[in-house]
Amino acid sequence: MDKSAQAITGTQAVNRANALLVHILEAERSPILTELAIAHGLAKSTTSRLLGALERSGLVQRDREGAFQPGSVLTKFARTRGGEADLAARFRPVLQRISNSTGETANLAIAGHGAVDLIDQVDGHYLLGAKNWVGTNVPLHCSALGKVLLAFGAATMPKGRLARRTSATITSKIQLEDELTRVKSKGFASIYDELEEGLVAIAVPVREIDGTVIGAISLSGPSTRITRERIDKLGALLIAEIEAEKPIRKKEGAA
Amino acid sequence: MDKSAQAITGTQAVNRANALLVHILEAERSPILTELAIAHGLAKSTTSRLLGALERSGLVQRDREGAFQPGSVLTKFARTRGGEADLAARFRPVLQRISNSTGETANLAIAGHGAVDLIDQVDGHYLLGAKNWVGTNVPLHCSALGKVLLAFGAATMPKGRLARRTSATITSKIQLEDELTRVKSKGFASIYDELEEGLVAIAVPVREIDGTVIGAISLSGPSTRITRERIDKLGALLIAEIEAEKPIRKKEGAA
DNA sequence: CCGGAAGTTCCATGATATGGAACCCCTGTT
DNA sequence: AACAGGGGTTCCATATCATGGAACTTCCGG
Repeated sequence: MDKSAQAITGTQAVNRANALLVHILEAERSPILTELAIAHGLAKSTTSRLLGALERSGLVQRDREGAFQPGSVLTKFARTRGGEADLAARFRPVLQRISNSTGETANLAIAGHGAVDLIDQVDGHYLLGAKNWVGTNVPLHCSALGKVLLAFGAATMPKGRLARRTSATITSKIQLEDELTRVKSKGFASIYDELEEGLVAIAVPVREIDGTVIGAISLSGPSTRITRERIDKLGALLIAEIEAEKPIRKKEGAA
Repeated sequence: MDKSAQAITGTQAVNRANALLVHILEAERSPILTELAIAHGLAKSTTSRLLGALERSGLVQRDREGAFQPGSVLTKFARTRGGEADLAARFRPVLQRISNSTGETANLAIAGHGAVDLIDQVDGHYLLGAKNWVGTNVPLHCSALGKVLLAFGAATMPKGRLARRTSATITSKIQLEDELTRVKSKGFASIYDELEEGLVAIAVPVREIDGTVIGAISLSGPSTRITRERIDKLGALLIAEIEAEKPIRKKEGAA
């Protein structure tokens, strides 16, 4: 098969092996050899050899039926460095800085099962507002974190009705979509009384190097301190803090 | 003929690329190209090409200094399928079956930071004993789960003294080593009054396909119900239940 | 402005991956 | 029991593809 794109040469075998590996990593069901061979247009013999190599390095393994799944090297990596704990560790300093410079509570969250999953928190120095949310589940549609996760595609629109938590809660999906569009264009989300009377929160996305949004960081406090006029400035502050943390940038190469 | 060590031909490039990938996954610090080239005895040009291929498939990426780290495909895998949540989902049915057939509480745990990390629980149908342990940290040396994790190398021997929780707690490391040897030979661990007076627990290892122990599953209840004579039988039951949890494959219509 | 270290691209060369065919399982069918 | 058939591995001649030295580019630090 000839590729119209400038087929980078000198790595055919590696490219194929990588494609197989990615396939196995992303597949719902563990694929078997023949399946992979057909999907990638490879000879069975070639596929067998490549998979054998991947298996020898521990990148893939076979279940007892011979189907391929991620190997021990990868599952170990996932358990020890890829997971939530790692994310929390990486963004602890950001939460800390946000909390320090504003005095309010900062949270880190990821998309949970139809809800926001709080995984870390740094309390502010005020007494009011110091509830610990970690471990609790917050609705997607009426939290700043949830709006960010929804707006940037890290969470999917909840099924069913949107629960009314206060008179300010957005309960119409149309309106919510509008709100998400605003969130996307501004780069941050906020809630004002929408989750609880008197509670204000502002959240910004946490991105992977490739730009994928994988979580969100929020700042929250009482509306007596966080007035509507401050929201934009605080949103900008959050964005700046996250930018500052990003130690990594994708190399700009040819498309 | 025996070609055990290497000598498997036809995959040189793939082997090298895999080795680089594994290196990057397991390295503490993100290695740079030259480092990798030297470590693997490869020409810079070759290394550059191989890493380029890995990068193109999203298996590795570079930070702003050009050092290599796991790519988005892998971090995404780690977040969505490699972590605790996945483990809990996979073994939920086992806990359920154990709980159903015995009426007692079943738990799933992994090795935490110097302690046992409870990540899932299914309560039994008795009223006595239904405390929810999820999220709490239990000592390694005086829990059945901890003994399993220690015995099978999923956790490392705690530093410092072994806290005495009851008069039955093993507080000598020598005695604990003996106990771990027994655990390994029997295939399961148990505690009787060692963590709390009247509390009995039995635990078995949860294994990766390659045999690595990554967690443990336990059954626990009061000594009034779980008598010493029943322990061996319950241990065997737990082992059988885990064994039964083999991978299942279903076919689906192609395309 | 220079020296040096890190990284990428180029290219002739032959070592190395390729895929068809043969072969070896299993499992279900007659 | 013999057979058909699907899945997987091994073998091997072939030429494609990976290889590494050298040349070239940045990017620092002095």
